[in-house]
Amino acid sequence: MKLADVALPVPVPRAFTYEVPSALEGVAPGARVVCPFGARAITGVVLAVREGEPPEKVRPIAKVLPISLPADLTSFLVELSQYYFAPIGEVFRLAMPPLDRETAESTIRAKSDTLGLFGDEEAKGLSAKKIQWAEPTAGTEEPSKLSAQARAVLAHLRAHGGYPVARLVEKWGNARAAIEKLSELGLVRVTTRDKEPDPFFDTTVPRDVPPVLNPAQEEATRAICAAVTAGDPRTFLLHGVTGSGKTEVYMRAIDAAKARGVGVIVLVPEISLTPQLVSRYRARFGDGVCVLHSALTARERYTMWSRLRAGEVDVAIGARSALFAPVKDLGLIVVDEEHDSSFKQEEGVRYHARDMAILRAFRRGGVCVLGSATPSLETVHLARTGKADKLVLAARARAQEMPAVEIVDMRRTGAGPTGDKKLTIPLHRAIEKTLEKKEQIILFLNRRGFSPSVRCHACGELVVCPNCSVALTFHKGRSRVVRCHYCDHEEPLLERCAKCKAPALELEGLGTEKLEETLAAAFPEAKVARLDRDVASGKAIERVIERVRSREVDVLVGTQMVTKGHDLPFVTLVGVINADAALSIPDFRAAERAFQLLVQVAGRAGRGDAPGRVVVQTYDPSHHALVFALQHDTEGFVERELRDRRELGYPPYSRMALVRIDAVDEEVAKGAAESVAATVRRATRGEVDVLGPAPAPIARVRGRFRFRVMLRAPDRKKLRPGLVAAAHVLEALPRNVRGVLDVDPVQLL
DNA sequence: AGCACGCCGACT
DNA sequence: GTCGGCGTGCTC
Repeated sequence: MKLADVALPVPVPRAFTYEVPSALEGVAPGARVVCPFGARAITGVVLAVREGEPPEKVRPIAKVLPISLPADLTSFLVELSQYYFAPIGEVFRLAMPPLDRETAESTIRAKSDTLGLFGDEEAKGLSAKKIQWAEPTAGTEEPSKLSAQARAVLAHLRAHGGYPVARLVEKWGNARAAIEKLSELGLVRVTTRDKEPDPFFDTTVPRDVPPVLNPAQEEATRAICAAVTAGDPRTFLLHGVTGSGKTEVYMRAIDAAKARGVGVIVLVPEISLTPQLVSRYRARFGDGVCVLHSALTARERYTMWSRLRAGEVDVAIGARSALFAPVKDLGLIVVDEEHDSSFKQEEGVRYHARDMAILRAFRRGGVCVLGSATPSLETVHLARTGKADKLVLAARARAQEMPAVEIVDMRRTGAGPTGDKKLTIPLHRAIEKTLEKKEQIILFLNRRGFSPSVRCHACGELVVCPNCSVALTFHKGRSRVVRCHYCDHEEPLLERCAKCKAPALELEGLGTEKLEETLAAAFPEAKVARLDRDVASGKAIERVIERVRSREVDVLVGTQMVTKGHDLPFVTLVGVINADAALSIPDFRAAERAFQLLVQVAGRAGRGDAPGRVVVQTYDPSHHALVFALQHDTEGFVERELRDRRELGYPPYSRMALVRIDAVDEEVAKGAAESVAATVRRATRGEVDVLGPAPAPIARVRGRFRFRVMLRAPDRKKLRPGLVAAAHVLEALPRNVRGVLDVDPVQLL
């Protein structure tokens, strides 16, 4: 009997075996097939076709769908699944176009009647210019018995002020039922609206004229293009400071790929996928690029997918998941800002898009270009061990000077005129001077909200989250609430301490909201704006940035978000309020991340004609991350940090994996973690370092206790038996315990 | 992940 | 008396 192994999008670790009916003889690996599965039918991908004895239970494939996955993509996904010990079907799901659900269902059984509220609008909605729009009403009385899903949908709608129904359905599956229920209760209203145009598709972008390359760009371009043209599967590290013209080098490499007739993937960090960035590529390549972004509808996504597959479009740009674009004859992958942590997926299949980009390109005989101003130590190590070729763009393309960086020692420096110790005299003066010159300022502070914690000064009790072991952050905003940054729990700020009843609750610490307020009071003539997750939901980010660019705003206060990408030529002062926050994180990569952050932030200052200035406030001015950042000495930092890593046996001089275990019951979680650790120890007999189990740094999140077990070995080969053993235990975990295996973890918390 | 089957509360 | 909640168990 002819059998096919099929990867199905279910979290079961192995593939399923189906019969290939004689009518479907032609199926080959990569084919997308509809398969009966229990009571339903789902779409999967054929991994292998073979002749063999039928297993005791086998059902026939129902249908073969028209467009298959490219062969190189199929084998790459199998390899990725093996590398990360991720269920094969979950991995294939990453690379599948949407719309398969509908296809599958309509194939097997006649489509059941859709809900009256929407009728067949759904089908039309995918391509028509009108969309179903759900928005919360003014109604607030929430019935206590609402399904978890309805509650989630409602919270989402309230957070966003409204949302396309189709998008909700993609997110929750039966959001439709929830919306109908909510609309019956009068909590949600559904209307028909015009679909908004794709912000990344602007047909009016004029074509640009490729600029003349400077010598460094010329040299880098020559090396990369030679490899692309020759089909030499090499990896390049393109090390160039902010403004040194890396994008131009990428575009020349894309030219070379196009000339050779091979496809290209460009991966960019999440936040840098902006209309500005995309329009640069459009100006050069016109409609020859397709932008894969999260705001696409299912139909649009499918269209792009099939056009890439057919080779009608040969360049795909997107955030990490664009790595799985079905580009035809892939010949080049560019990973811009390769050190960026958004390339690591932190849920589901925990892959690292940069590492896998190297693999996918290599297997396909293609070139991989990793670009950064502050390369990750992993990538630097690749270059040093001859696995990547290093190319350097030293100068800024437009020859500006690097900004002057000053460090303010907060132990020796008093509060400025505002009286807030977090706004020292030197920084305050620098702000004054910059405002006088009518130039702009960015202040970076990595804490949202008004005050990071609230404490009772009578009994010392901290206001903490009921679900998580963290302090609640006070948000002034409109609502004066304390909120948990881990589970979004929210409660009103009480007048009295919940424990001792004393009216002695005090706000502690400084968040972006408070900094904004303090600055506005101290510099009444200046316009202050804030950029963090609380103000910024997608479009709002762009609006704030646009106001800064148009110089409507003088001072921008914000979190991580302010550090990336945006070219703001009139910003000449950048202040880092508290550099220690990044340094004190209990993670071996803390120094690396702090250094990268400081260099990124400094890169925001002085990109126009005026020279930039950076003021960094810290209690630990001698920390090597600060000292090397001060001198713009990336080489020096890398040297020092690599030495530390080698001494301590951390990556890139070792390989690690993290097993995370959580459960509602603390003892249950701890017990499971202990059994993981014991099993791995037994299976590896000292070949693998097993650290833990230890409670996670934040011991409880969303009502679940969390434990970790760390595995470490000198190299991947030695680590592997540990991974096998750990994956084995995790598979057999009881239902009330959740466990995940994170190979090459980035986020250790 | 879905989806079915299977046991205990508030409604026509 | 049923409709329906979500607890386990399986899907080639």
